Amino acid sequence: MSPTIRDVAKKANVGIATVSRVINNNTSVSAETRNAVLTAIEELDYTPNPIARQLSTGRTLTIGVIVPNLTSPSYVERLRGVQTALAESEYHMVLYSVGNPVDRDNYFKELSRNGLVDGILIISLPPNDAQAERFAQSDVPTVLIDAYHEQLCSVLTDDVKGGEMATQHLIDLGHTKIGFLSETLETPFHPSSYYRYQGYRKALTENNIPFDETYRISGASGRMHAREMARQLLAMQIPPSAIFAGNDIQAIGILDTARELQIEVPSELSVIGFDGIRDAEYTNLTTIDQHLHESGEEGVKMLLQELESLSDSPAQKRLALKLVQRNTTRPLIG
Amino acid sequence: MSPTIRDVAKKANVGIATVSRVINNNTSVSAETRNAVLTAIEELDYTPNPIARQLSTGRTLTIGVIVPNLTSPSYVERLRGVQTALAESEYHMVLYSVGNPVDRDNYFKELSRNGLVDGILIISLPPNDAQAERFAQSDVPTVLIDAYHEQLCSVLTDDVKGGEMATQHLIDLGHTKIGFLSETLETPFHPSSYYRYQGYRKALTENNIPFDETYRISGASGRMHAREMARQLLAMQIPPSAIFAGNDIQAIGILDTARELQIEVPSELSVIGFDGIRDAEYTNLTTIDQHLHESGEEGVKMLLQELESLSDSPAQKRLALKLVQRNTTRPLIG
DNA sequence: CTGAAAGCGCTAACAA
DNA sequence: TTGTTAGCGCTTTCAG
Repeated sequence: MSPTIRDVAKKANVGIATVSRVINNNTSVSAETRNAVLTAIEELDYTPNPIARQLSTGRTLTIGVIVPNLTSPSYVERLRGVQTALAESEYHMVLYSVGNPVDRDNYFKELSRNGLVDGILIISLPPNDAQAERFAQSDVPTVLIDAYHEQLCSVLTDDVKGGEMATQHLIDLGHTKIGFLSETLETPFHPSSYYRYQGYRKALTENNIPFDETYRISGASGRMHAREMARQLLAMQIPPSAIFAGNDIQAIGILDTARELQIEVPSELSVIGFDGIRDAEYTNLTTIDQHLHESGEEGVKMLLQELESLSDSPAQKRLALKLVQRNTTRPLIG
Repeated sequence: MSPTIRDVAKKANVGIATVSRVINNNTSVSAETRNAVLTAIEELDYTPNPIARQLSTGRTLTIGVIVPNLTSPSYVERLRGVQTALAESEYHMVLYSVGNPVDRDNYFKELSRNGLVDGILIISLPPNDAQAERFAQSDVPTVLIDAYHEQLCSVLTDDVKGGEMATQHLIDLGHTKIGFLSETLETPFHPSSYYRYQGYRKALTENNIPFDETYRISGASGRMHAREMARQLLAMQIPPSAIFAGNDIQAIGILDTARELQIEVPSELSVIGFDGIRDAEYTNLTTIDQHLHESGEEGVKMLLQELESLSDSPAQKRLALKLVQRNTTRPLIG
């Protein structure tokens, strides 16, 4: 068994309160007794039991991070940002990985309840009204990253605007036959693809380019499915000269297909993605960078702030979007 | 403030012990009182405080996972495996992400000490003798994944054998000018590249192929650095006809360079990687699959076992290796 | 500056 | 079957 505060107190011939004071750097201890305590601690190789401390103080120094199974690079990148920011704090992170809606709802409920964690960070999982209400009422500060609810603090991206930027970029290059390839829009677990699609439509409209329904394709997520969808798009009688993909992984899937079909990018086909994951850099993919890493860091910052003093109205932070032009888009020739 | 067990007891007109019994499904409670307690719990919306429970039982139902910053896909994949297995248990996971040796040593020390976690999982971070000794002595069961120490439980890969398999595969295809590209071997944070290199050497020797020092290149990790190293290798007077990369990311870097130099893979150059990350599949890369996901799952299984009953001698599990032949290797022609 | 003592909310003997 | 009580190891009043 590990030594307790009582063992230290006995050894140093002081009361346990004094030991506690020394541990917590409470100033009201004479240099003499402090030293006695410190040597006792040293000799016993004592460390305070964090659980006991937690029960006593009511703080766990832990924040819970609820995140979709690490299936997408963007979650991982956000998580890295969370880690980065958390590393500089005194908090630890418990990872709650959700694989399905049931998990999600359970975690949402559990964590907001009892004092397992001091704060909650939710990544890319929008809560419904009832859940948001619950979080708002709870004693546990909660911050959403890449999700929005008016009742809660959040760090977000303007997906509509991003979609618009991407599409506008293609239009600026002279493209008018612009495809849109994304995850299913109909029943969105997370609505970002839908918003990006709205941005796409908006840009077309603003530039008086008629929307062609056949240029839009949606389906299951992932690089493989994107390849397949790209094949369909590119097999059309009059295929698009540029494609905006709902995310970078799908954009890379399009590049795969283009190579397979010997369609040269960017001379014959322009492709733009969305997210700004690392693979986009490696692939030389033009994309809309939504600063994933930063979103994690900002989420933590916001949460730490809430932890210090609960704000009365939920803070909201919009991250900037940046068009990163690389080598998969270029002016339409002819 | 949340209701406590005492509030429930009062409301149900029973003692707190009875409430505790109901909570913990202890059978010795009459159906009648049980119901009374349950309705009281319902009405108060009570949940037991986990921290108090932890202090009382000595169990935290938490396992600590120490892992290098999620810089490499292989760590992430292992982590996914850990999550998968942990999801079926009653344990949660605290993620300790180490960015440098100091972090690592701190976490090693902290976690093995006090009862913050019930068990420890260490991914790809070999402890030194003193640290291993510490873990072995500690009350906290510890399992290494992708790392070995005789004193500790571990789930491992035979990197030497894997290196041999990869090289032998190339030899079987008729290659004799076989390059080896990897991370720095000299001061390995983790020795896997070195072991794989040993396997490479072994295969050459066994097949009476003289080792050519100029065909070996090592440097910083990452796809970009691999590209650069590949350029050097391929710019030689007599370049290798096949390259074995220390890991899949580096192999993909080689493919990047090959494309850049218009060297066709696999007709002009064969490339084999190591790990079996998802990108290998997407890239159609031939590789040695070391079952990363499974390593995480097995690590958890082993740890859960230890949690039930500490084994007297450290369990060790070697994962199988599998050559996955895809489209980046083929017989040497001419 | 220091110690005694009362909790934090729960579990688990021990009695009844 | 149930209630009382003594901890778990710490922090924090409250006296002194």
